[in-house]
Amino acid sequence: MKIDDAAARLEALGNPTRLKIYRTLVRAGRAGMPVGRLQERLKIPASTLSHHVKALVSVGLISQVREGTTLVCHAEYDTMRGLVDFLVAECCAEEKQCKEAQTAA
Amino acid sequence: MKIDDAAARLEALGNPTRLKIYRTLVRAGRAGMPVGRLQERLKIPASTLSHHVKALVSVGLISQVREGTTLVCHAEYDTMRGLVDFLVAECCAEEKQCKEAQTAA
DNA sequence: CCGATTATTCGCCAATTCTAGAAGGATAGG
DNA sequence: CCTATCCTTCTAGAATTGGCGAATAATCGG
Repeated sequence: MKIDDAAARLEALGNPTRLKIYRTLVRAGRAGMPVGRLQERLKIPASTLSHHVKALVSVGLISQVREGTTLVCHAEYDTMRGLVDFLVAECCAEEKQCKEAQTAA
Repeated sequence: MKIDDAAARLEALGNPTRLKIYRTLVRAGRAGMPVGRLQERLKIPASTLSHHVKALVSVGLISQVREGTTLVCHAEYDTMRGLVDFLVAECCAEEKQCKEAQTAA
């Protein structure tokens, strides 16, 4: 992953509201969750939520699939895995300080 | 790690300049690197650099130790490890999709 | 104490972000 | 076609962020 892509994804997750959205979607698992249900769960105005969801989609951390009138959001696990791998690689470059994490990379 | 702390750290890393600063410090290893050397490496005005370094220090991702007139910066590996652990935990909650990463947590 | 070196803080501006109400587009049922 | 539902886009204002020159602080050698 390029450093600018990593930065963009970190920035997307670096907002408490968006991080909560993402976490909720991860916990929803493969089934995903419609925007409307995210809204009742997180108590966020629709326009604000849509704004944040769009930001997460634009960096590839989540995706959306339409089902009738509802838009179901899914966490994109591969993207997150790539991001974690990037952090682990940065964290452990040259010096082997993050041994536990390194075994994962 | 609390979700707001994680968000603050992700936000700190979510700026290309700051991510480069952090990466440079990680690669400098335990010896760390003075602010001045970061400046020549990254070609950033001193005031801008100091601004970003302060942001990274404030969330605990790096620390500074004075040595005479120079301030040596060090990556705080434990903080990064905690952040990666948080992401892995979020990423793999409920569904076991991030198996490689999970083995690290 | 003085000057040199190193880094931070101040002040300012442009640009972006966050938030959210209001309006608009997409889809389905009747 | 009309209406309801669901979500996005538009619009706008407050707040924050990023960037950087200039001024200020901290430290050391002499």
